[in-house]
Amino acid sequence: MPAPKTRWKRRKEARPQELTAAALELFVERGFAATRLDEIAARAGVSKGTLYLYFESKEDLFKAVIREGLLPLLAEGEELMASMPGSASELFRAIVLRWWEIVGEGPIGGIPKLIFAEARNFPEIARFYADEVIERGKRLFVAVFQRGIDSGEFRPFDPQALVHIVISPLIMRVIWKHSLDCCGVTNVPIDAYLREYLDLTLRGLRRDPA
Amino acid sequence: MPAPKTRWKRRKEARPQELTAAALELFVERGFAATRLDEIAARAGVSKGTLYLYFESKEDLFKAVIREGLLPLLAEGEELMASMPGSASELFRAIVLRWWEIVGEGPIGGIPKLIFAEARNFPEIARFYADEVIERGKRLFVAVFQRGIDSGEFRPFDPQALVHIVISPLIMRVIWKHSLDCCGVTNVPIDAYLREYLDLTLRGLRRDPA
DNA sequence: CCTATATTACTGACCGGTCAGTTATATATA
DNA sequence: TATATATAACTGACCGGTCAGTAATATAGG
Repeated sequence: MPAPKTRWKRRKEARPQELTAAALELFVERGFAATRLDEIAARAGVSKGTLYLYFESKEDLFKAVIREGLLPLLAEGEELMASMPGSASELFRAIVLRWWEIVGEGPIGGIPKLIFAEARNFPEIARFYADEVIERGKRLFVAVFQRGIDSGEFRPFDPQALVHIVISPLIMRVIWKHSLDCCGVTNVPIDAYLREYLDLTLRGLRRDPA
Repeated sequence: MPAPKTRWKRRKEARPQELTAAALELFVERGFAATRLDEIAARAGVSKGTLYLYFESKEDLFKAVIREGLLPLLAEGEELMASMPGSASELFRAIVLRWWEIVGEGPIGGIPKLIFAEARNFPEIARFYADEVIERGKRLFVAVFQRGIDSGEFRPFDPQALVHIVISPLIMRVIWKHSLDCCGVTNVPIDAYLREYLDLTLRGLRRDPA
C-alpha cells in the first residue's frame, strides 16, 4: 500500500456539500458562536481558506446550512400531505411518525435547537426560518385539523390557535435530544413518547360524544 | 448640582445580587458565550475586576445565576402545591396559571432557553438543572396527575410517561418568548394560548365517558 | 503522445480585534 | 492609619477573515 502521492485533490463540486454537512454537525453540537471555522474546515478535510472560496462569511455558511437542510425536508412533507388519504386522525398519526423518522432521527433535527438558541443574536436568520419553515409547517397541520373538523371527526376549534400547542411536544422532544440527552439526562423512550403523545392529543381534539 | 464626591461605595452585601441580576438579563438576551463580563459589570454599575471579587469565573457566575433564580421559584411552587385543595383539574389549572405569572412574565423565564442552548457546552450545569429543577417539577405534576387518577377524574395512565408531553407547550412558550418573539415572530396571544392549552390537555387526560 | 505553459483549487501563516482573567494602584471606611 | 473594597490598565490566548504562494489539473504545441 503506497502512501498517497498527492496531498489533496481538486473537488470543486463536492466541497460545498461537504462543508455544509460538517458545519451542520458542529453548529448543532456547539452552537453558532462556539464553532470554529478551522474545525469545520478540518472536519470537511479542507483548510479554512478553502471555506472562504465557497462561502463569504461564517453567517453565510450558517444560512446555507439551514437552507440545504430544510428545503428538501419541507418539499417531502408537502408531498406526503398531498398523497395521504384516510381519516384526519390517521393522517395526523402518519405525519407525526414520518416527521420523527426524518427530523427526529437525522442530523437536521438539531436545527430547531440552533434556531431558538441563536434567534436573538441573528434575527434575520430567525425571520427566514419563521417565514420558510414555521409558516409552512403550520399550514400543513392546520390543513389536517381542518379536514378533521369538516368531517366531524374533530370538535370545532380554531386550528390556528392550536397548532403551536399541538406541535410543541414534538419540537421539545427534538430540542431535548440535541441538548439534555447529550449530557445523560434522559427522557421517556421515544416509542412510548410518541404513542402517548398521539393518544393524548387525539383525545383532546376529537368531537365530544354528544 | 455638585459632582458626586465619591467615585464608588463599598457595598459588599449588595454586589453579588446586583451582579447575578445583571448577568441573568444579559445571559438570557445574548446567551452565555456572547455575553461580555465587562458588560455585566457595567450594567451592575461596577468594574470587571469587582466581579472577580465575588465570583471566581464566568462559569461560576453562570451557576450562581441559575441557583439564585430557581431555588426560590421551586420553593414557591411546592408551597403552592401543598396549599391547594380542590379537584385535580382545578389544581392543574391553578398551577399552570400561577406558573405563567411567575416564570412566563418574569426574567427567570429566560433560563430554560439558556439551559437548552448551552447544555452541550456546559454539561455539569445541565445535570444540575435536571436534578434540581426538572426532577422536582416533574414530581409536582406527577402528584397532580395521580390525584386525578385516584379520584377517577382522569383516565388511568402512567403519570411519568405523560409529564414531558403535557408540560412541553408551557416550556416551548417560554422559550419562544425569549427567542423568536424578540425578532418579531409572534405567537398566539397568551390568554388564548393558555385557555386552549388547558382545554386540550384536560380533555386528553379526563376519564372516558363510559 | 509528450511536455511546456496556463489555470485554479487549495494551503497555511498571518493580522487585527476581542475578551476572560490578572494585577498594580487608588479610595472608602473602621 | 490599616485594610477591605474597588478600579482600570494590562496580558495572553483565541478566532474570523485575508492573501501570497503552492500544487493539482487542463490544454496547447511539437
